[in-house]
Amino acid sequence: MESSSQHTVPRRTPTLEMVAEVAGVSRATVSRVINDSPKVTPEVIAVVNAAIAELNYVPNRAARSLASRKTQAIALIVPESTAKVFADPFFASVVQGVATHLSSTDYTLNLLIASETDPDKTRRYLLGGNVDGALVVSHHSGDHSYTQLGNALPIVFGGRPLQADATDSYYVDADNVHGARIATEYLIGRGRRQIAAIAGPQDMPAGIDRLRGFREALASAGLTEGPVETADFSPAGGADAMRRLLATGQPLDAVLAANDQMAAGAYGALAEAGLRVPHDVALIGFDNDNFGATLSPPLTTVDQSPVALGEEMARKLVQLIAGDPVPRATITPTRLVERTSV
Amino acid sequence: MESSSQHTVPRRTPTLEMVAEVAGVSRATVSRVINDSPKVTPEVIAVVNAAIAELNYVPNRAARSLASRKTQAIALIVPESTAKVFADPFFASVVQGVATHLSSTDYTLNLLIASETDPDKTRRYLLGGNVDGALVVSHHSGDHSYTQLGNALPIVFGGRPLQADATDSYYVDADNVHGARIATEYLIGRGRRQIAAIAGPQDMPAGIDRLRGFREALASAGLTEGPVETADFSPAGGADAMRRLLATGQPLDAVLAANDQMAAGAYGALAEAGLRVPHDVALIGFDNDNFGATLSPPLTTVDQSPVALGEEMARKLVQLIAGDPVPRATITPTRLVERTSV
DNA sequence: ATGAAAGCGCTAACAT
DNA sequence: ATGTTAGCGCTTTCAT
Repeated sequence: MESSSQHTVPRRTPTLEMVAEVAGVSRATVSRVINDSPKVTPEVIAVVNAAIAELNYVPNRAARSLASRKTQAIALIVPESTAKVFADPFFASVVQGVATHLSSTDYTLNLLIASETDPDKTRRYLLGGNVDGALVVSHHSGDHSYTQLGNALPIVFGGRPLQADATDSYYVDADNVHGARIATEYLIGRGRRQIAAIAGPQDMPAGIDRLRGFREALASAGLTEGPVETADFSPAGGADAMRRLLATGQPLDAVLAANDQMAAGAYGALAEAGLRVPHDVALIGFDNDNFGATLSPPLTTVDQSPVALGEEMARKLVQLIAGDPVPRATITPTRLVERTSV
Repeated sequence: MESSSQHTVPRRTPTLEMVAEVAGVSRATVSRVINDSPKVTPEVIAVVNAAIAELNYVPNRAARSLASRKTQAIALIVPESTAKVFADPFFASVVQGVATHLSSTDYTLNLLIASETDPDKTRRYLLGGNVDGALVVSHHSGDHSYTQLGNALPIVFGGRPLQADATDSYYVDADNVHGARIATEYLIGRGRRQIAAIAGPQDMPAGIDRLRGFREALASAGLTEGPVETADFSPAGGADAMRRLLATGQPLDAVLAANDQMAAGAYGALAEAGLRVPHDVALIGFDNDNFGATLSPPLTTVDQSPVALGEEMARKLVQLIAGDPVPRATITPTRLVERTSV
């Protein structure tokens, strides 16, 4: 391209050295100003900043990383299988929370789809000094297979670990037990007494914890629990589970679904059976997915604020990198969203 | 499984120099092997690779960038306002597409939420040599305010530009005109003759193009178009528009909504009016959002495959960076998803 | 085909 | 408080 050499300056991006020259100070001083070193005179700071502004100088990240051995970058790892359900608002929101928090810091966010066929690629990326820390989110699954890397660099997980042997990892999780508990209590408060549940997979923390909250609420109220069927968090699975619930023949005036997708499936199964929501059966979901409001009747559900979860994860990681003391676990609140399915 | 060594060495991450030593060659040669230089003997390549494997060597990105003046990173910019609707599956899918394609390359993805209060931050980031190129996505809006930066570094936009003066930017867009056209033709094919539309904002390319497709189909069929109301792509807006459509008093047996969210709103308004879908009024949406299948009846809609759009954007940018000739515009296909609302 | 050596732009001791 | 001086780990002419 470039037919060069006519005239004109190569117009290279300005370097720290050029700033030093314009400001009439040494490069070290410029560096100090850039990094907010406490020991620089206000006057000098002003002069340097003026030079920076004049030249429109922006520090070169690569050079900085190389010299300081810090990247100012963090990785957000999304396992491939969950990426397929990236359309899942949960994920998108977590990512949003992470990105939002990070934009208030000097960290850069590197989004990584972890290939499951070549897990080493991710591993090498993380160990290759590309980032100062990592965030791992895997929907509902509690997969902490990156735990071992926690010794090599700071890692914060989204969702509590499933295995007990992974308890030394840092994580942020929504208060699933509490959410299921208040949802169930709400049902009870509205006079429902024969409460069934469509539980999530019992090998995932979210599935386990939500069922637990359900049971705790019932126990506290002295109620015997209705039938429980587990499904896979999908609409189709929820519909099936609902049919099985009905097929048990046990009376039932309310159902707690472990997520909104399954609740959506339950609507269909209930309609098939000629049952009306909430008149015959009250229904309550979990996650506060966007579409819940478009169902009819609009779905009452539990909000777990994934954006907050993402922000919390990012905040925690930044602290960890800074070497600040940080608790292993952080639990974000869940709250009931009242609509009209109950 | 390497337990901590009895003797020596702080176990630093291996450098290229160490690889050179182990392989018994110069650093330059190792570098050549790493970068697939054509002029290295197969034997030497083998020896070097063995050393790399033995040491578990991973090149340092910062050093590489600094020396080569390439970052191997690309930025994905999401304007803040749209980030608020990040839960919008459209976005999440585009991001997924981008990330997926990039994971098959050596590029790293830097996700950036562009603060609208401080647009300079993003600008400086892009100009600061942090990335080799950028992707800009702004839902439905056609905002190409970063166009000017296109001269400083390669940029690919999601969605066609709204202003004619931005025609020199590179972009990928879904074939909205075609999508609306086939949806309308489908309605016609099913015997509908009084077809109305809930159009999107007429200051957004997606809104404009979809209405255009609708009109083209009607004109081709020699049908006069039913009433058209525009709304803001939201469910509430869609519901309102539907009410206005009904209030016109004009007969109408089908409605094309410019997106699924508005279609969802229309369901409610139709139900209020005692009209049944699809018996009285056929309804068709656009976007193929996840929740469409959970509506009852399930919504027939147009799929625009945002994942493909994201992949296409990434592919295009990578080519642009490589200096390959690339067409300004790339249009991704749209297709009808038949369900039962028609 | 391979090696030697000079940086890339910055930070971090160490001086002063 | 500011300047000097080495590198950080890699790529890239230029020799050979």
